[in-house]
Amino acid sequence: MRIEENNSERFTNMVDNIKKYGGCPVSATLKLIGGKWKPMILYFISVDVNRFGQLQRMMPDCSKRMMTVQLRELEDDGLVHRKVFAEVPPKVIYTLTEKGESLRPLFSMLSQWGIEQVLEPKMKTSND
Amino acid sequence: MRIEENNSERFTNMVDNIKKYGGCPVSATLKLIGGKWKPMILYFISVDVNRFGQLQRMMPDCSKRMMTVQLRELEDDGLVHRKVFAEVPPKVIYTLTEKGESLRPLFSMLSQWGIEQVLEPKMKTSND
DNA sequence: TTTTATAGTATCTAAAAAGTAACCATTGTT
DNA sequence: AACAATGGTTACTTTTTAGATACTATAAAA
Repeated sequence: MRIEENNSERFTNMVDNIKKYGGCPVSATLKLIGGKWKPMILYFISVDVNRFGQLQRMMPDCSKRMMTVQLRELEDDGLVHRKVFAEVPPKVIYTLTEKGESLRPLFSMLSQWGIEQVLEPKMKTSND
Repeated sequence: MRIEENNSERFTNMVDNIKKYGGCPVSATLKLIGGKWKPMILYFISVDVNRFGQLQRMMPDCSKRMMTVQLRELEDDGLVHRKVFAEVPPKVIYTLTEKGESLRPLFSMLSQWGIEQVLEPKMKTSND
C-alpha cells in the first residue's frame, strides 16, 4: 500500500544499486553511524563539545576505551577530524568534516522518527 | 561551521530530549533498523517480496535462522506484520505496518547518502 | 514410497562489539 | 615529593551478534 511507483521498477533499481556498488547503501550508511555511542558523539561534536574530556563528561557511561575506539573509527571513516595541539597537558579538538556535516539532515530525521515512533509511545505504554 | 542556530540552544534541546525520553532518539531508531539484514529485509518486504522463502532466495547469504530472528525482531518492534495462513505447506506473508511504512522517507535518505558518500567514493579510490 | 514444498526450531560454535581496570607521559601546581 | 590535568593505551573479560548444521511437520505429487 501507498507505493505510488511501479514496484518491480523500484525493485530493479535497488537490486541494481546493490549489484553496482557491491552492497546495500542503507546498510553502508548504518555501518558508519551505527556504533553504540556514535550518534551521541557526532551530535556533541556538532555542537562544539569537541574535546575528549568534555565528551567523556557528557557521556559518563561511555568508557575511555570506547570513546577512543569510536572516535578513531569516525576519523577513519572521514566523519570527524582530529586536531592535535603540541601542548602539555595534551589538547585535542574534534570537528565534523564536510562528510560529517552532511549527516545533519539525516540525523534530524532519525531523531524525529525516534521520538515520535519509539520514545514517546514507549512512555505512554509503560506509565508506572 | 554552518550551524545557523545558537549552539547552546540546540545543545540544551538535545540533552533535554535525552533526559525527557530516557535515551538518544537517533540511537533508538538505529536500534530498530540497524540489524545486519534488517534494511534489506524491510526493503524487500516493501516491494512485496513478502514470503519467507522469497526473502531467502533474494538474500542467500542470510541464513534461515538469521532471517527468522530478524523478522521476529521487526515484528516485535511493530515494523512488520506476519500473517499466517492455515495451509499446507505453510504460507506466511509479511507486510509493513504503518510504523514500518513511515520509515520510507528515512530509508530514501539513508540510501542516497550511502551511495553518494560511501559506495560511489569507494569505487573511485579502489579502481582495480 | 520417496521426494518436494514451505516455514520454520534447536543446539552449538565463532566472531565481533563492548566493558573493566590498570597504566603512561609531561608539565605545572601545592 | 606528591598530585592534578589531559588524552590516551594495553590487556583481559563479558556480552552480544551472527553463522553452521541438523532437525521438524504436513499434504500432495511423482
